[in-house]
Amino acid sequence: MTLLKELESRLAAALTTTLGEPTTAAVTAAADLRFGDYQSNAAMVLAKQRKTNPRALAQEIIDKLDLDGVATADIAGPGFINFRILPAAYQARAAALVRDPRLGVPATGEGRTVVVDFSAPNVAKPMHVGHIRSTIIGDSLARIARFLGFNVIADNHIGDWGTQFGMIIYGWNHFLDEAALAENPIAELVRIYRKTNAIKEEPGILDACKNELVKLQAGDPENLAIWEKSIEFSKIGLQKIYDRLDVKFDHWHGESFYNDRLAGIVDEFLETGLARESNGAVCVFSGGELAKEEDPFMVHKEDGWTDNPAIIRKADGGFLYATTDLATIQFRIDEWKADHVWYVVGVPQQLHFRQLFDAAARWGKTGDFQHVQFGSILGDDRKLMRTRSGENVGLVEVLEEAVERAAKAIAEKNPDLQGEEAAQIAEIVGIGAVKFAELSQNRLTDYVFSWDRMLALQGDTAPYLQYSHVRIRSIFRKLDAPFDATAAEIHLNEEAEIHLARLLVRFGEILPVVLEDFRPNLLANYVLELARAFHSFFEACPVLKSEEPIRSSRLALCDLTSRTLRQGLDLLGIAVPERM
RNA sequence: GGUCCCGUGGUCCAAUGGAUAGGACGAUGGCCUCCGAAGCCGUAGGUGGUGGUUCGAUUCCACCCGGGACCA
Repeated sequence: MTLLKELESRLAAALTTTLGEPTTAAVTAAADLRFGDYQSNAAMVLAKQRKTNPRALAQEIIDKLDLDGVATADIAGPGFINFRILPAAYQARAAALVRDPRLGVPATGEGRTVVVDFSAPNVAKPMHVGHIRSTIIGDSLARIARFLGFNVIADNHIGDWGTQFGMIIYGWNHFLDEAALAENPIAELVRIYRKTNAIKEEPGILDACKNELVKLQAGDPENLAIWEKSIEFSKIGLQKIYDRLDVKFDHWHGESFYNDRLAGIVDEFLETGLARESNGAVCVFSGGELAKEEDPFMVHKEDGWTDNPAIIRKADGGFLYATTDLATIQFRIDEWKADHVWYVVGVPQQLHFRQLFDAAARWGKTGDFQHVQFGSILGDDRKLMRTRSGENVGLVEVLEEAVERAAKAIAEKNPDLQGEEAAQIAEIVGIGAVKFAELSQNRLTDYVFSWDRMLALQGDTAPYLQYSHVRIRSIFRKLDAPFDATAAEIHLNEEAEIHLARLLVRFGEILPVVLEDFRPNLLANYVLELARAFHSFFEACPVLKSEEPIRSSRLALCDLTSRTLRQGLDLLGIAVPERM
């Protein structure tokens, strides 16, 4: 049990005794260390309900509170109950963590399956910076869920059956350079796509592309062969980027995987009355009893039904994203037995997902569906970056530049590092910087793309965290014999030591909260705080030069810090170099 | 027209309805005969506006101003 949960449980016992009925209340980390380590506003909330004096109620609660040597409690301000953890309790907790491979993290997800749907680029198009958020945030959420004990299925729902194939096939037939294709298949695919896209306004071209698309969808063997090849080449290119980012998927079930299920689903929706025709299109309307009445987004007509349906078959017979996504939900729920499905997709898709989840519920596909949305990356004009706008920056380009800047920094700060080793470190540091820049802020925030922002190496960045880890390991390199942290006793005397322990103990409290609202930035903030606490400790408290038993205690704290930091970074998908 | 999101020091970002709003960059002042200065310790500087709910509002509600998105 985490320290926070223990306080909550002791507080609940006191509340229950005081009020004479089962009562629980939340404890949170104190906003300010001046007030203690943890705090609860239970007395203020309950006093309001009961119309009594909050401070008096707080006193009653504290009188009943059995903290058993873990903490002391007092009342402050309008009726806060503040807890101060005793150093002995931190010592005991830290000592237990030193021996705990899970670093105090509870397995809250055990027995549940979650599908994380992220990245999902269109094939035969270059990935640009706009794809970075879904890929990095999704990967981190998958890693965290896995560590919390969920059975995680990472699924890359690639766009491998979109209308872009009309243009790709047209380009393939008219502009393909066989030699270039053999040389660099992805670049050639992108070239023919762009070339076709550039001339699509010319008379007849768009129709020709549409014609190729129709032939493909009708199963024309020649077009199918072209389609298959371009998918194959694209996947190789994508895989290279994922390898570099250390992002792994369990499946790549793209749109085409569900093609043969779409017609049946539309028929089923029509037969069961879940959908009806409107102007030739098959539509799923939301509203009625299943809709939440207070939700104006889904219900805004007087009769209680939306005039804004999800279309699952167009008047011309074509299927849409909504149709494919319904098939995907069916597969994930029925085949994979998913309890949760998290879609890491941008804010602009909000309406689509609300309609989709609504339709799935009507269909009887029950599960916890979450649209984990994120804000947009904007260009200098504060407009959304789009694939076709010329100024857009390629993802590979960003990674290259990041690694280059990291290499420059290494040459400057640590010229002893040379050759292959320096190159490897530059890769780890550069990629880490990009990932951390993304993960350390609230996912809903829009931001204007900036090289300096995304590739910063100073301040609140991955290199700072990586450097912290390197510094800790460097202490252990100086030891003559291997150090066994599990044999050490923990002694906390200096304020810096206590603060470090305070943060180490919180690792297990932070992670479940990250998944409550899908906010990896909370974990990012935590590791930053931990690294700062370590640096302060390290300045104030000599480790190798101190006397036993303090020396062993501090070494054990260093060991625990390095493991916690490394685990935290790993959950953000950020690697740590040996040296830097 | 309908719906959604966002306005926080010069800049970029944090903050389950809680206390004196945190951090980084930039600016500025210190610290390398002492476990690696990609570091540490200081200083200055902030919630778009008007009301409302509340013991308490950056957070919730209404309207306004400004930026963006989706659907039609």
